[in-house]
Amino acid sequence: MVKHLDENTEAWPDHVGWRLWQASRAWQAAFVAAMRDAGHGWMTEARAALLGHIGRRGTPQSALIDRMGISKQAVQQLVDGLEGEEIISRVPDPDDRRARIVVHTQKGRLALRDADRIKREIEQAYRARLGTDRFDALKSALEALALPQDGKNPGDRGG
Amino acid sequence: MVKHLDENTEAWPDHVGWRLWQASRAWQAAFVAAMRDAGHGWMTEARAALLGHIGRRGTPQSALIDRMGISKQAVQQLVDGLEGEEIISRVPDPDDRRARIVVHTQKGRLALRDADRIKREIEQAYRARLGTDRFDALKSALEALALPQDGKNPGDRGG
DNA sequence: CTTAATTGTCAAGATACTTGACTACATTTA
DNA sequence: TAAATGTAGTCAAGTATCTTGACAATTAAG
Repeated sequence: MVKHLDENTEAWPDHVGWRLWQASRAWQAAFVAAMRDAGHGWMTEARAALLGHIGRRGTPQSALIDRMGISKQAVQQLVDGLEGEEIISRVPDPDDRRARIVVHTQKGRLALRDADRIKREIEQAYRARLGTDRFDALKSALEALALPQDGKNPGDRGG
Repeated sequence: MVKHLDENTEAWPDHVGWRLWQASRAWQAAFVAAMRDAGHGWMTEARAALLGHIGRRGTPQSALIDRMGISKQAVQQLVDGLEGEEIISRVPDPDDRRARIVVHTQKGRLALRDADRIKREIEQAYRARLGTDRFDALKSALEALALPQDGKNPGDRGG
């Protein structure tokens, strides 16, 4: 099946970017599959990321844009989708008639509770797989990478 | 600008999946930008990943599918695009009239050389940012995660 | 009041995947 | 050799997640 392997072994990419991509995709697949099994078939990783940024009292859409580092239109599309699934809802901001505040619905809070549990389970599986030391080192390194460097937000341009 | 931050601080997602996604996106953006500056505006991370899997003597498309962990149709689309850019070309396999072997063109080899240099530069920047120990730990952890677990290839189904 | 900035929407498009249906060729088996 | 099964690749269509550009409504600053 893999008869050409010998002559191509040298070609395997082994840089951090590729590994990050692989790991990110694997995590995503595991999470979405577990959520689907828990009855939340509408969940995707992008949606999970957005949901995690919404506070208890709700969060203005503009704040989500600032935090997520993607364009406001991307945020809007995610919010549109989640609103359609009745996971969140948009309420007017009493202090600013332009703004809309994104809040969890009851269904959204239930989903979020399951999501948190599942994330913890996946993290524990990873910890078991890597060993505590290596897992903690992974987390530490990823957190350091997440710190703003030149920090350009792609959404800051258009308007 | 971020006036609701206080009440939402608790909501920041801080799990490994989200960090992986962030880091993967950042790496990708840095790589593609550097390649564009080097005159390879057609480059994307997905294309880079595929190119890295092609050996010196070429590699059958089916082997690329096995290695990349994505569907054969996704591989085909990437190959189609790269063939259109004249980065690679498909030649018939003399031993199997079904198969096609994907080989680099001259233009492809030049691009790959720049890509390798840029990847090394980005890795060194990361190493400088994280410190050697933490960077090596990151690499080690990601490699461990890349090892097949249940190893289901999503492309193995359809056909 | 005028100008500039912020907030959000609508429309369109690019990228990177997916599943499903199909053809052509190769391999195994009866 | 003929039938069944498996493998390599293609074509078509759809989904998820981003992008840029153009715009309207509102607020803030001069």
